[in-house]
Amino acid sequence: MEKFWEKGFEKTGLSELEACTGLGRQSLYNAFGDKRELFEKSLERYRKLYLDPVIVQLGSEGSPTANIEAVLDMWAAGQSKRGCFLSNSLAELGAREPDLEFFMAKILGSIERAFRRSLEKARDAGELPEGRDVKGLARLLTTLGQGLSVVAKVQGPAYKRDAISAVRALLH
Amino acid sequence: MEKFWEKGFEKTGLSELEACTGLGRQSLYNAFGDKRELFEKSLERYRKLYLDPVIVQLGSEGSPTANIEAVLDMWAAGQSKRGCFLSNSLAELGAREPDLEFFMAKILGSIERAFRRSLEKARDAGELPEGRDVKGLARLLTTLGQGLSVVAKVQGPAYKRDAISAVRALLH
DNA sequence: CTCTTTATTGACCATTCAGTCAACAACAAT
DNA sequence: ATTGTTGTTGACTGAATGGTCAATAAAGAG
Repeated sequence: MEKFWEKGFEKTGLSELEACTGLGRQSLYNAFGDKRELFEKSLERYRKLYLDPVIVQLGSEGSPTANIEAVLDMWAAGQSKRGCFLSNSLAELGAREPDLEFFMAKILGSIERAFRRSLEKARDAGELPEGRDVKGLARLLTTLGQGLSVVAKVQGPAYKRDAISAVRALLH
Repeated sequence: MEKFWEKGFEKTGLSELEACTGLGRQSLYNAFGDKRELFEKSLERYRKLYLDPVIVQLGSEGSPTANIEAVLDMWAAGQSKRGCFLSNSLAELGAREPDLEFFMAKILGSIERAFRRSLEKARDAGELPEGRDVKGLARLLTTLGQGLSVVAKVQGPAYKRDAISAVRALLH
C-alpha cells in the first residue's frame, strides 16, 4: 500500500512491490492476482485504515457538529506531501479503469453519506444555522477533503488550516 | 498538452507525443528539450488557456462578488472526466519533481491571490458579510477548485453544483 | 551553383515493464 | 519412505519505455 500511495499505480514497479512485501514475483500473483487487483486491495486497505476512522468519528455519540469539527481538525493536522491515497488514485486513474472507478466512487459516496448523516443530526438538533442545505454541505466537505489533499502537495499546513477555518463558518 | 492532460505524465509515451504533434522524435527534443520540459510547457499552455481566464474574470470590472460567482459557475459547468490539468499533475507528481512543484505552486498561488483581491474588494465594498476571513476564504475557494476536479472524475455535474451552491452561502 | 547551417527522419540503444514458466523446496498424508 | 500438493524461486519473454545518433533533406547565404 505504502508504495502505491506515494508513487501511484503506474510508477510503482513489480520489482518494488517484491522488495517491500518480501514476496517473490509468483507469490504476489498467487496471493493477489495481477497488479491492478493488488492496487485495488491496497486501496481497500487504505480505506480501512484511514477513511473508516473518519466515518466512525462522524457517527460517534455526542454533538454531530463537534464530530464534523473533529474530522476537520484531523484533516488540518494530517500529513501532507503524500496526499490522500484515494484522491491520488482518482486523479491518476480517473475514469480510465472502470472497476476501480466504481470502487473509488463507492468510497467517496460513503464519506459523503457519513457527513450527510451528521449534518442531518445537527440540523435536527438545531446545531446548524437555518437554511443550510445538508446535501450540498456534505458534498462540499467531501470535495474539500479531496482538494486539501491536492493542494497540500505544494502548500504548508497553514494553508490547510486557513481553508478549513473558513469552511467552519458554515457550521456555526 | 491534450495527451498529458488526459493521460498524465507517466502514461503518455513519446510515440504518442510524436503522433499528436506530427513532429518526429528528434524535432521534439530540439524544440522542447526532454519529456519533463515538454510537460512543463504543456502545463504553461494550460495555464494560459484555462487558468488565466479565471484570473481575468476575477479582476474584471463590476461587483467582485459577482465575479467570484461567475467563476463558480464556470467550475460548475466545466467538463468533468478529464479534471483540471493542474490538479491532475499535482496529484501525480506532487513533491517528486522539485522544479515542477515550484511551478505548480506558483500557479496555485496566483489563483489564490486573484480570489483574495476580489474578496478584499468585496469586503471593502460591503458586499461580504461581517467577520469573514478573506485569506481563509481565498484558500478555501482555491482548494475547492482542486477538489472539484478530483471528485468530478467519478461524480456527475449535479455533485459539483451542490458543493458549489453550498459554498456560496459564505459570500452572501 | 555551392557551401553551411538547420531540421527531419527512422533506425537504434539500454533499460524497464508486467507477466509467465518450469524447476525446485516445504509440507502433509498415507 | 513415497506420494501429492502447495508455495517459492529466479530466469526468461515480448513489448514498450525515454533518449540518442548518424544519415538525409531543406533552406539560407555568398
